[in-house]
Amino acid sequence: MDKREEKTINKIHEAFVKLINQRDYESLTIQDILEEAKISRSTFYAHYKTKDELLLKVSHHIFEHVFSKSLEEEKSHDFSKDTFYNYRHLIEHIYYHVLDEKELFKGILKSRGSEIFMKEFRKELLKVADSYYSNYHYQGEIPLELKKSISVEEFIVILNYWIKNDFQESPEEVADYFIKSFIN
Amino acid sequence: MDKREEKTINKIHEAFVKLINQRDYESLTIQDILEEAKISRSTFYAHYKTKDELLLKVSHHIFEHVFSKSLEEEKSHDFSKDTFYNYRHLIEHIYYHVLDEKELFKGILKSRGSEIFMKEFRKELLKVADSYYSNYHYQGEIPLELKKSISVEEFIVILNYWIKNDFQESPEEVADYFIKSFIN
DNA sequence: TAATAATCCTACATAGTGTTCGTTAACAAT
DNA sequence: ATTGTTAACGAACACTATGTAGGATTATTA
Repeated sequence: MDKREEKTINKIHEAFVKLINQRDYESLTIQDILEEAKISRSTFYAHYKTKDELLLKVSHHIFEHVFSKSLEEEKSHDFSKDTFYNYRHLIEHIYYHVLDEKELFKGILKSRGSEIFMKEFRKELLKVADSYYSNYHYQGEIPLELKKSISVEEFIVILNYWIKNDFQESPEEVADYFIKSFIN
Repeated sequence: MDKREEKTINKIHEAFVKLINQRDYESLTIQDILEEAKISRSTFYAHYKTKDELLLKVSHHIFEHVFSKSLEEEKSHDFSKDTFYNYRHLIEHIYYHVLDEKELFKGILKSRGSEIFMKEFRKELLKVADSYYSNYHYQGEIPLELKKSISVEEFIVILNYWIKNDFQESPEEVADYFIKSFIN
């Protein structure tokens, strides 16, 4: 990739991340991003069709860090034994990576108009839930699909609680909350 | 209230509800509402400062129907006995009222930019959770505040599942899902 | 019927979007 | 070092939506 291209994309991403911690995604204009990144209008449109496309790309970039690694690591483990133990650690792992990007998650989750981010986030979390249920034979009274969605939302509510508490708890503690609300 | 005023407010509400079932709240413009409701620009602004204010008022109007009645009814019951039984019925009651407004809930919950609605909806559901825990002595391992938020989100996930299934289940069945994921 | 007040219509300023195109400057490859 | 390529710039433009203002018109109330 051309050095100039790389530079502009970085500039745009950095400006975006900075601004999302100051105002809502919704109220953020492309105009604002241009000024913050100090690039020209046509340059932006050379890389992104819309503001949403930018958010989507930034989201994927974050999720690569938060999910890909953890899922790969856990795949090498023997999931058939100690299913629960491993799942707990996977969840903890993810919360741990979220902590690395805490400012961004804080900014986006509080923000209006972040449905694109949340939709992708849910997709990734659903993959995690899938990986659990592909090893654990589920026979609860609620449909499996619903059970999975519930666990995804539980992860998110706990994350919101964590953010609200300004990340006072450790990843272990919040993973504990998750597991307790998950089994109980 | 002046008859004319009442008429315009109805026209606006009706147009809004109709449009929200066709496109996302976010992409909906005031312009669109004016055309659909067949009113003039200045008339709209005589009643609402912004599109968000309109959504807020429409939301409150719906919640009056969905919540107020059910909460009042349940208040007259003796909550100290059969706490669980009563709670189950309260939840069922709410799902039942949601069914009355199914098209609107479907439209809004699927819609982008509906955070205002969801925020208010969560507030109302939290009141319901509060009413439960004010009678039931909670002593779980998760903080009570978090436990309440989890139950609110559970209600919403189940609602989304219900919508996705085009309301095939009965309110009894979905209330059952809620209770099962709530205690389990 | 007269006073009141809501609606309408037109116009306007403002702000953001998305596109175009000629110019300038940085880069990669030889 | 030179040259062809291509990204970034910047200015201009059409377009769409917001929000405001004022006077004319019409419906309501008393």
